[in-house]
Amino acid sequence: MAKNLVIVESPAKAKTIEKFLGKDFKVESSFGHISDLPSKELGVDVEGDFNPKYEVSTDKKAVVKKLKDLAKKAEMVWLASDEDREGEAIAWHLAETLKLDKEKTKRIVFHEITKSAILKAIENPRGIDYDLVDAQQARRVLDRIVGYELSPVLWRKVKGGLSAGRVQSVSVRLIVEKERDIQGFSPVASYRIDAEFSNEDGQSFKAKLPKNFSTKEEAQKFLEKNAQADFKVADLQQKPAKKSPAAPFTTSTLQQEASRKLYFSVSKTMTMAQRLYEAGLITYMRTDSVNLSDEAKKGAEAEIRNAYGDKYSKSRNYKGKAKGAQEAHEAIRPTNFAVHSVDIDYDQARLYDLIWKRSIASQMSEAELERTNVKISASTHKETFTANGEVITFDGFLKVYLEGTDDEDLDEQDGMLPAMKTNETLLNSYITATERYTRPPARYTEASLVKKLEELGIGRPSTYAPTISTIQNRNYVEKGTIDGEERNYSQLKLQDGTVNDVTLSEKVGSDKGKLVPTDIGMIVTDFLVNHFESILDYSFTAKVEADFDEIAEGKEDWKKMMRSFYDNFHPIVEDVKENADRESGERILGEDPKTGKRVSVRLGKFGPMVQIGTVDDEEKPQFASLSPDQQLNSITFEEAMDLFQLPKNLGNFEDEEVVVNNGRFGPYVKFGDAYVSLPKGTDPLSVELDDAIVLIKEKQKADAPIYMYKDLPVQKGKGRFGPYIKWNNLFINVNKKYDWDNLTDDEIVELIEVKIQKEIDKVIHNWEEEGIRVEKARWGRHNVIKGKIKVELAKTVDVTEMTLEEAAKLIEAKTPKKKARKKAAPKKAAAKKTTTKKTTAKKK
DNA sequence: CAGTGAGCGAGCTTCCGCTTGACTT
Repeated sequence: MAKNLVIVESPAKAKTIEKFLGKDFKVESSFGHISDLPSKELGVDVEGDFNPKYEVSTDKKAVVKKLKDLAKKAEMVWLASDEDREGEAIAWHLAETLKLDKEKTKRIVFHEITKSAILKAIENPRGIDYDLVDAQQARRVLDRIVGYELSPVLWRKVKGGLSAGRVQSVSVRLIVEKERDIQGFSPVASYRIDAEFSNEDGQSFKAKLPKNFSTKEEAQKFLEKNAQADFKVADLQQKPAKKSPAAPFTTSTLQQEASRKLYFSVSKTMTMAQRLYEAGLITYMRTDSVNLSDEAKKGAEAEIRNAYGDKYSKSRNYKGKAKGAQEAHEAIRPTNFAVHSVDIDYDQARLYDLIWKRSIASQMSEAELERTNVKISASTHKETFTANGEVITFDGFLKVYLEGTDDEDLDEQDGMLPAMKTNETLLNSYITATERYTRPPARYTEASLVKKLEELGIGRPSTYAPTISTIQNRNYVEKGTIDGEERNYSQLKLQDGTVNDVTLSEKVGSDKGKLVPTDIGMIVTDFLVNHFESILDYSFTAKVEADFDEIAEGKEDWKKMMRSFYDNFHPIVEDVKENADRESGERILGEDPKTGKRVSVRLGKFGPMVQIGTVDDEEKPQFASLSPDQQLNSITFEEAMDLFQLPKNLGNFEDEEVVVNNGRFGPYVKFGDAYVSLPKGTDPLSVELDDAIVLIKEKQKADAPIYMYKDLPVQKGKGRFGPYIKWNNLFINVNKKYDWDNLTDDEIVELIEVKIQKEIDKVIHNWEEEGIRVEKARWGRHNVIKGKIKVELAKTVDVTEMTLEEAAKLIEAKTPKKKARKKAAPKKAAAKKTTTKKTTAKKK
């Protein structure tokens, strides 16, 4: 038995450290936090002294049990979680939960996973820093209070199931305000002047005028002035310049670069990085530090000298400037610089390549450039043209890597200019005046939102990716596709002494995959900004972070801070709950020509809707849902009225009615009992019977059984998780090993039989008569299942001895106790309701 | 999966950060 137990946060880290420490040390992982506030209640004593109620998280019970056993046997327990607020709290929760003996417990910290750093840490243990722990408790409790007090206000005043929080609500606000900036933007046109000249040797180059002309007339006049002009080099300046490499990657900059260069989503970047980390190829991927260990710098230097030569090497230190950075780790870098590339999964390899290059470049010398600025004067007017050239005289770090940019307006790269002398006569080949429009602000991408959040100090490396998923899952924001519009612009061209006018066209405003707010996102943001301005303030996090820092330094008591925050915040919550109007995004569009009743749109219980009439009318109002691609704030009266034509009966096909309608998942055609989705964005009113029949036939063909197995049909399709085959309600994913388009009968049988065996292996108990069974489930847990009802058990529950009575009891407890509400609503409806509920819950 | 929408009112929803990994259609 090892004498020492070391506890770190991540299992991959545990593995590495164990190698450094030898056989007297056993290194285990806590898998992050082990305790947290309960999810079903506030869990904070707001009346009293804000005492938090901590519980061991259900999925950590087994971990805690294991660590407890090991700790009992060890002579010394070393708490080695990260040296930041959260890490300190983890160490504290471990000490409390495992009931560690103070004499036998030591707290150690290190910022890099190197042998020397670990050994040094072991020699310099300390106790738990309770000030830092308190700072974490303040952070945790504040987030809980904000989230769990604001969300219910939204349920009452906007719509059920919504959520608000310090991070997510501000993220959505950023996107909403950006969208409004874009909507409110009106482009201004002006004329940009470009020219081409050639020197006495006949070598040509491009130049431009530093100013634009606001009208076509002025531009025309200017071009005409140049028709008879002589041109010469009025001024020529050459100066050396330097470019320095960017700092090594943090989580945020890695996400941005992977988005710009590899087109990865933020979550894809993190998944790929996690794999590389687990394979021991890179350092920890959730970090806000740009620091490299001495060992890493030496490794990079050796590799640079070896691969590129001594003059390419330059040791550099980088300073972090991110707000609220806690720097518990190194920057993201390869663990071994000698590994230039890795032969694994394609995307992992590409991400590794990016990390390797960025890290290596960060330790390389500057690139040296020669910049040339030329001013060109004309004999007939005072304006001067300019031409800029750039020549790389020593490539330095550029040999390896250049950081990408988000700037869309970037001029084409300055290239080389031909040799020229001051006063040299130049020949003009042409001058153009092109109508250019100012551009609206750019919408956020996932990665540029992360960048903005980091600048504001909002969120942490471990939460950037989840936050972006949350605001999309909550339907506040979506990745939109916006079709651009054609726009004409004119271009005047002076050539051979005459000015010609042409009209050209360009596509503007198209955007793909950018973050766009939904109706709900806008309504919720408006509501929160109106009533909780201080929480939605972009500097709210920065302000409370300053308080947390005071607490961490021991200068402020965390409970006092919470009291002053809460006494301010809570009365506002109560007041808004009581007095604020509902926020429904209502717009009145006009009057129904038939009845004269009011036509309005608003957010209803089930989403955006249009209604004719009001509740005060004698007759019940008519309702219709907006289609998924329509917005409350932009729908027109005509579009709204059209929605009442649905569902529309198109006629009959094979003796069945064909009906077109908008559903929860977009427009669809119903044919008998079968549903066929229409392509996204289709206007259901434009669909004719013939179109529908084509679609129905296609669908029938696609659904046609490809094989019969045990007298049951086998179908194939492509779902969210790739190609699959379906048999007897079993979905079987078909991986790349198989040719899904041309599956042979043998392969189909093989796939089905393997799946059946898997299903059988899952079952631990099966009481067929009662229809209750116990199955293996995710994360080493088990489920008790009866029909649609599923009870997920904690990891620690041993099910091998479970009896039917126990299982039935569990099912009983979970069975919805529904009173028979109305005679008209039979059991079927109730059953249906639970199913819908389940599927929506699963989706989240 | 493809309905509904007010009102009875019960019973549900929710946060941010630290981890990993089995599972969706």
